[in-house]
Amino acid sequence: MAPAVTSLRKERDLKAREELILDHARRLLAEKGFQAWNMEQLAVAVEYSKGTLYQHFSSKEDLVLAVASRILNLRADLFEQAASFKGSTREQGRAIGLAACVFAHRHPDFFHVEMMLKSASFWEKASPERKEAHARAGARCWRTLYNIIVSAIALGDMPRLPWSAEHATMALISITIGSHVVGMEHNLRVFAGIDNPLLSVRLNQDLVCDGLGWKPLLHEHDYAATDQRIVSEIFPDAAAFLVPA
Amino acid sequence: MAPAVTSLRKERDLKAREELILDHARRLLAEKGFQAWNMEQLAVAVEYSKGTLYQHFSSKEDLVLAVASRILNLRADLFEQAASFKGSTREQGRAIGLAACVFAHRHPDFFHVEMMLKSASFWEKASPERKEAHARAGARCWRTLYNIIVSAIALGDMPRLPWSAEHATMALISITIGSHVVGMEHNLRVFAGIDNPLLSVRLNQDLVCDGLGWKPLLHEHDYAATDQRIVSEIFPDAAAFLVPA
DNA sequence: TCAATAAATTGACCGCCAGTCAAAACTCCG
DNA sequence: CGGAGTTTTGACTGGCGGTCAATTTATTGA
Repeated sequence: MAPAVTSLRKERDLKAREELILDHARRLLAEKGFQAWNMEQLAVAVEYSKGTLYQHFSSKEDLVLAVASRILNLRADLFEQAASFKGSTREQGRAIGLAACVFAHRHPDFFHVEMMLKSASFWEKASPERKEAHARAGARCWRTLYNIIVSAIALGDMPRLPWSAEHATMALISITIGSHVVGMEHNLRVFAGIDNPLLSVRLNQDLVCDGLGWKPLLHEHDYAATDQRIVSEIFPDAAAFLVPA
Repeated sequence: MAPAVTSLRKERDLKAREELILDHARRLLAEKGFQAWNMEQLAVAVEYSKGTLYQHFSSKEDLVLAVASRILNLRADLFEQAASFKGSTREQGRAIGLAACVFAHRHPDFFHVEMMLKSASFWEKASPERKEAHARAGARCWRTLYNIIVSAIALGDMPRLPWSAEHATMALISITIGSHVVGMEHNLRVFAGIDNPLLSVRLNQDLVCDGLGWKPLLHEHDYAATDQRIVSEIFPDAAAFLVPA
């Protein structure tokens, strides 16, 4: 039986190695997608053997899911920063919408991974712990938005009916995800003459917010000014691609 | 050189065999997804050898893409039927929204395939002809909606600004796809207390249509009655799950 | 300091599968 | 019937995810 002090150090080392693996896996995912690399290559990259990788992750899918959860938590971080914006509830919602776009811009590769998670036999090959971790990371994102919408209803900024706060949350999530998916489609981009897909994501968010009757409506407030404030206060590095000149 | 009459029969036979393969592949996809079957099994099912399969399709991905395009054309058929509905432009748009749900109900398995197409390295393994066929099938769908929206603007049912007809089309496609994606997520369904995901797809479509100012707005018309008509005239077999009792 | 024991690491190996191709089977004409 | 041309076949290959017996490294106790 090892002394407690030693086993603590080991645990730390193990954790560090896991981070190292995740870092390299993320890089490979970003550079090559899912298929175009294998566990042997990853093992060489991190300078451990394949067997050691499998002490951390039960399968390639499990590993990729862990990477996805990690990035998803970064998104949740952005959302929570955005929610701290001082302003009307709709402005706070707008800040989150903007955060979604900042995230998409910072992690352009992540979207493909997320689509994979929605399709393949990923989930049956992943370990229960990582599935739960991913669910928690996802929940962090939509909880943040949900809380703002609950406030909006409480303050009378959004009518309670005919949609519940939960439904309103899902509608905004849906339009954001849907716009991202559609924005990936080359033919549709050409058809609609879209140069910057993220701008159309935000237009669609406006559409749904107005549809929900979230006050002040688009034409009742100078949201360009709000955008300036959000960007300068929360995402100072993201000005160029989000706020048209 | 074979006589023309003979080669015609051969061509017909070849086409028939391709249909046979596609039918079985569709069944396997629906039953098992993408990973859980292999080309050998498919070969046994259609009673031809693996090599023969590869005379029709350049890869497993190519085959699956062909299946996807086939089903996508069925969706386009539904859309075109829906567009023939006699009524206001918004009612026609609603018919298409309903068609999207009828399709989702008839082909519940297809959504996973479609998600795969958006993610993986499918496209680089598929043949150019099939890629183009798929693009055409997709275009059939959104062209149908687009035409209605153009009419709506021309007739004054929808304001021309601040969104173009192309943008309005994309917004409706986005909310529909996004709602489907979100509806697949178990945690979110529980969170929002959703029992029938297709109903929330349609609610979200209403939201966007209202957001677009597509008249008559939701509260200005008895759309429950419209739904009854659409269902009875165009989708008589789809009453139960689409129109709440 | 040095075994003896326990734990961690490794990479050869396995099974599976997409995709290939030389040989076999079949078709079609003279 | 013969043989040239065409189609079909399934054994085979290469590559990869995943395993586990053997080896290396770390720890303990004397």
